[in-house]
Amino acid sequence: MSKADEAGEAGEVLNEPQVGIAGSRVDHVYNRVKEDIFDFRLLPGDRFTESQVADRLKVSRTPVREALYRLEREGYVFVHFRNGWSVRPFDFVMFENLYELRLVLETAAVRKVCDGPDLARIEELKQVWLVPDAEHVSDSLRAAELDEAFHTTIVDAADNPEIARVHNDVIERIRIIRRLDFTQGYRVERTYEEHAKILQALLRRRADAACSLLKAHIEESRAEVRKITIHRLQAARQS
Amino acid sequence: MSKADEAGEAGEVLNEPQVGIAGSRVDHVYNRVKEDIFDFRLLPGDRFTESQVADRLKVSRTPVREALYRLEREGYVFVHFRNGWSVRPFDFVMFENLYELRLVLETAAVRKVCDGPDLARIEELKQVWLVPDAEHVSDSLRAAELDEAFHTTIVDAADNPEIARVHNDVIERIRIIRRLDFTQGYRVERTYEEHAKILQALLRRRADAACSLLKAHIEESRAEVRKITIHRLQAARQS
DNA sequence: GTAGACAAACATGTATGCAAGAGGATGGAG
DNA sequence: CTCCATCCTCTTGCATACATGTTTGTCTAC
Repeated sequence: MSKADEAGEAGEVLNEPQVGIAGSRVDHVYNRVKEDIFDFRLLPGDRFTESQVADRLKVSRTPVREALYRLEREGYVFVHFRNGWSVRPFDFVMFENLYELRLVLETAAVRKVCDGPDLARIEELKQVWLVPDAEHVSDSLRAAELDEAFHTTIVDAADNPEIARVHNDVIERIRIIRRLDFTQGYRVERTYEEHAKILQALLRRRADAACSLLKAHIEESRAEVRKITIHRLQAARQS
Repeated sequence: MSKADEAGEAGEVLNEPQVGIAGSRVDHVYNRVKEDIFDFRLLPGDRFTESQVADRLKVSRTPVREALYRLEREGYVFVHFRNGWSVRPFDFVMFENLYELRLVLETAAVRKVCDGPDLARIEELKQVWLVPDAEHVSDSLRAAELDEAFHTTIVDAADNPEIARVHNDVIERIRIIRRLDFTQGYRVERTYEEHAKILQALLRRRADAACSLLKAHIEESRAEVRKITIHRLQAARQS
């Protein structure tokens, strides 16, 4: 997250704690490696060692190991017993399954929200999604954030932190391909339309309608993402 | 050769590897601490240090740290910055939420199985659950395992490893209170009846009926477990 | 040229040493 | 007695040293 501190002092011999305000070294390594995976600096299937990461990030192997085991638990890398690490290969079946899980969670949330008494947290979404086309966000990265926020807000409104946590993990894991969709900008306008329809169904407490729309929305997004991912991955392999 | 010779000749008892056949020390520590939590040798809210665990299990702090951070990610313990560790306090709201999440996942699995073409993996359940009362398992721990297997098998039959993994995590996290239910033996017979009914609905592909039965089954189990847990926890606190 | 033995390089797993910070104990001032 | 500053202990965070096992390249026998 903090790219500034890498350019700092270089040459202390012994321990250089100096951590100060920044987060722990483990967090730093975790974020950096994750970014490397998401930005395709580490390609699916690539092998690497703890020492390589430690040298590059100027820390010892100890925090590197903790960060890598965390990433392993989250499904981003594999550890090979006494034989290095590797980035988890792209597994489209896994992404299909994650999309299905996501749909299950969001559908459950929609039904719970429609049955529940409080639409207050849903009302806030109107300010973003029920507006004229002219006011749509043009920055595609910002649009991707808004898209995630839409789905996350619905799940949060269902008022179950455990479901929200799992949903967050799923969203995070498919972000590696979702971001490609939005950086291309293909589906930004469609997303606005579909979200608006879902929102209207939600506000009218039409659970069945909202679920059907949600399902179609996620299915289309998934199909689009898959196409783009294959294309992008080939490009990354060639360079 | 050089380093080994020097260390050996000096005769100090430095490292004592001796790991032999057993798994890694991290796994060992992980399992032991988790058992301590599940068996209430470590009570919710108890504080402890890495050194205490390391001394007791005769290992160094390094594998202890990795095991504890793993338990922390899984939600069993808290780490207090430079100030020790503690067992996560009992949070009944969290358990309610986990039961709800579990119901969402299992319901989705039931619907997918009913819609799908393959009931083969469900058929196997008949051998356990559609038998006369006389043949029911009397060992309560074994009964608890069978109960978990019933639910897990249904989710597995839905053929989505990501959903299965999350479901597994949820089952594991609520096992700490579920086991109390079965060791008391209160609900063993009821469980047989309810599972048999759910199974029959499943085999007839009556998704709605199966889901209602499943919901009632889980709700009853949850309510019973909650009562017993409070009671048991008070007993553990007094001793 | 090929197969097998063997050793060196290298990877992770584990133990240990050191530094910084959190929190309680202590002691003096009011 | 109470309050506050200070110190000291204890605990984690990180770096480093060492042990063990895997891979790989080479040398030799055939």
